[in-house]
Amino acid sequence: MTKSNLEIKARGMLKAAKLYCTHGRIDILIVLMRAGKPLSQDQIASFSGEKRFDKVTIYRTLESLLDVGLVHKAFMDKRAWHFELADNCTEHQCHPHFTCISCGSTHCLMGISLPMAKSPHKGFVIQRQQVRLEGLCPACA
Amino acid sequence: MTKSNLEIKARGMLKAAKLYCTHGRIDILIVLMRAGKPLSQDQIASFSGEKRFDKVTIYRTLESLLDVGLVHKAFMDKRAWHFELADNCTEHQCHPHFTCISCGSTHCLMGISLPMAKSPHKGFVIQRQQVRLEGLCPACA
DNA sequence: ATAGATTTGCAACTTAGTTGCAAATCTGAT
DNA sequence: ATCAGATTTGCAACTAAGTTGCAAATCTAT
Repeated sequence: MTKSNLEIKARGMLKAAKLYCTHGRIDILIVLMRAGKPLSQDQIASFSGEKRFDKVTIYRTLESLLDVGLVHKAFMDKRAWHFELADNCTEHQCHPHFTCISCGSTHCLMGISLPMAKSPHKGFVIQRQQVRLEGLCPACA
Repeated sequence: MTKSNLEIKARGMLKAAKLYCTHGRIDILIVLMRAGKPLSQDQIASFSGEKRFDKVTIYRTLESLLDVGLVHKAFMDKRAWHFELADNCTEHQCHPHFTCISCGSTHCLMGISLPMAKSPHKGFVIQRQQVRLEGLCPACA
């Protein structure tokens, strides 16, 4: 998809969410759409176009996107949260994330979904389930 | 179990793992056995007995226990790793951890185990699977 | 174009976890 | 019991992710 198509899409998402269409939000949404996988603040900053945003701005932008459900916190790696677009997620479960123990890369495994856990303990109400996998990626296996 | 019984058990675990039986390691193993759930460095420090250990010592002690497989990194909460004894774990999967979105408490759900994911993507070798659950605990439901 | 609401950038801060090194502790052999 | 050599501990200083307050810049609807 071309840059302007992505921008139109980003503007649409923001409009629908009733958020101001600021350069920061549009830019970050485009970076996340392009990446197709979770990114840290640091990675988002380095993938951003001409204009670089302050890290505070990036964190606050991500927070506003989280608030309206456009973005998820996918997982933490090396003490840094990684964020991704919230499409491809059901209400109760996102796709599993796979991290290679050899090269450290992380991938989204879109095709999988495990059955939801059923609590055998009275009183626990399970609302969301998150699965992380570890092993060897195709390049390292 | 009495303190001295736990100490004997801790010493046995360390002997078997060929680690020096230092006060720090014994103390931390006892704290983790007593807790029966994952604890952060901070929590371990506050549960330790008379002698308080430096946080560096606690981190290094945990690392040595991780190396020999006596302890697992269970999950991260509020940017802090939580560690737990590695019993009750199979080679490929630990029990799921449940965090209450209302009160923030975390529990180990021992009775559950999900089937291991099967990768539909050629080349990914899945070695370990980790499940986190979110919802309401009995006290908050 | 403009007013009022929202967002941005900066500087300073918080806190989990790490590193280097000298002093303290542990082990097995004597 | 003690001693030497190997390992662990504590301290101080550091790294880096994420946060906070506030004034300046940007956005939206009119």
